[in-house]
Amino acid sequence: MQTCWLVSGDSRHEPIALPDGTTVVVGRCRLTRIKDTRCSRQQISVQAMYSKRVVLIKQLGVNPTSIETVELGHHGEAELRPGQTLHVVNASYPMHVEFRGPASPPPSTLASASASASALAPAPTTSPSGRPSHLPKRAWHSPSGSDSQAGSIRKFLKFVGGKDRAKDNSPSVSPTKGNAQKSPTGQRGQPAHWSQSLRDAMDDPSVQIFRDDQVVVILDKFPKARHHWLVLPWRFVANVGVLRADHLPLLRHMHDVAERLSRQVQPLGAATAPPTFRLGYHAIPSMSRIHMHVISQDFDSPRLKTKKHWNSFTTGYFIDSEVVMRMVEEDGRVVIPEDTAELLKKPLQCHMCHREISTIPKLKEHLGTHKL
DNA sequence: GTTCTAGAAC
DNA sequence: GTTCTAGAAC
Repeated sequence: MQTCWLVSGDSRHEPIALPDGTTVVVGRCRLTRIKDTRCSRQQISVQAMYSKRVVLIKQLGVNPTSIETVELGHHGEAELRPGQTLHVVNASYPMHVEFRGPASPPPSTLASASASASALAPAPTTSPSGRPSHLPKRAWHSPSGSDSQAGSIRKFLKFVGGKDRAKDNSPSVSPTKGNAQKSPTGQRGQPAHWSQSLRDAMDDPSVQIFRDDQVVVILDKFPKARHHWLVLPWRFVANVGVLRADHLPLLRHMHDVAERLSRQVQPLGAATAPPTFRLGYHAIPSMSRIHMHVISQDFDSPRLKTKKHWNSFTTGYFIDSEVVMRMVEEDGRVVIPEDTAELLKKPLQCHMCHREISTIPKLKEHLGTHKL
């Protein structure tokens, strides 16, 4: 399948998906992570034309957008080609366009489902492979001016049986509309508590990387590693504590989907190994309804800030999916030890070499030495 | 879950 | 003085 991506020249943001013929509006928004007020929230519109392998850029904002050194002018348009540098505003925020892969139909329903994830997972700029590796955005809600982006990502999703289930979500809702109606208030018109927000996120197509009739996989809103996703079943299951034997088929399916998706992630560069992942559950989760974390073990993320974050993924607080399944299989349930909450307060320890490290910044520096 | 910030640690 | 953490508030 051919894909097109708007890639940051300074690694400011993750690649932005540009579906064929679809206008995507970006500027000072979460997609680009540009906070500079000289940049309009809707600075440029971007439209990829796959047949010509060019991207049409239109300057919507007042301050200058340029391709190479040529300014487009207010409401001016120009074509951006692979190899050229686009500066979003005032000769800053370089981006370029990457077309990847020839069009190829998915070989099976399973592969089709996986293809949807890979379509949303482009390689970073450093990858010469041109194959998927990074994910496009982390917002739970469409940023300003990016409705077309949400729609375009929906188009990228091909679902089992070839049906666009993003528009016809049999287990729950019509995604975009559903969000508008539910957020930010709950059923009784009261503000929804933060711990309930996963339910809304499940229906947000802009963060979905996979869905089928049993589960949906979404980008974690505050990723603690380069790749951090949540696998959520449509069927309501409160937490690991309520799991019983009849949940086993679902748990296995969640595990299988997570494994399949994580295997598709490509290495950062040609010389590096593909990322390793852990699949598992927080013993005492903050967020309502069961969710499996799928997290790459680089822990390279500005969102990883506290001892609690670290220990929740590197101590017994994080229970591997396989362990959960085995406990349910053998003991009929998952038993959480009484002192589990205390694990979050443990001294910081490198998950690779087990060295104790005094502060989070030093830990992050140390992680760099492991070349994860 | 995050953000904010007082005060501890350096 | 600055950095960093932990707990309150949301």
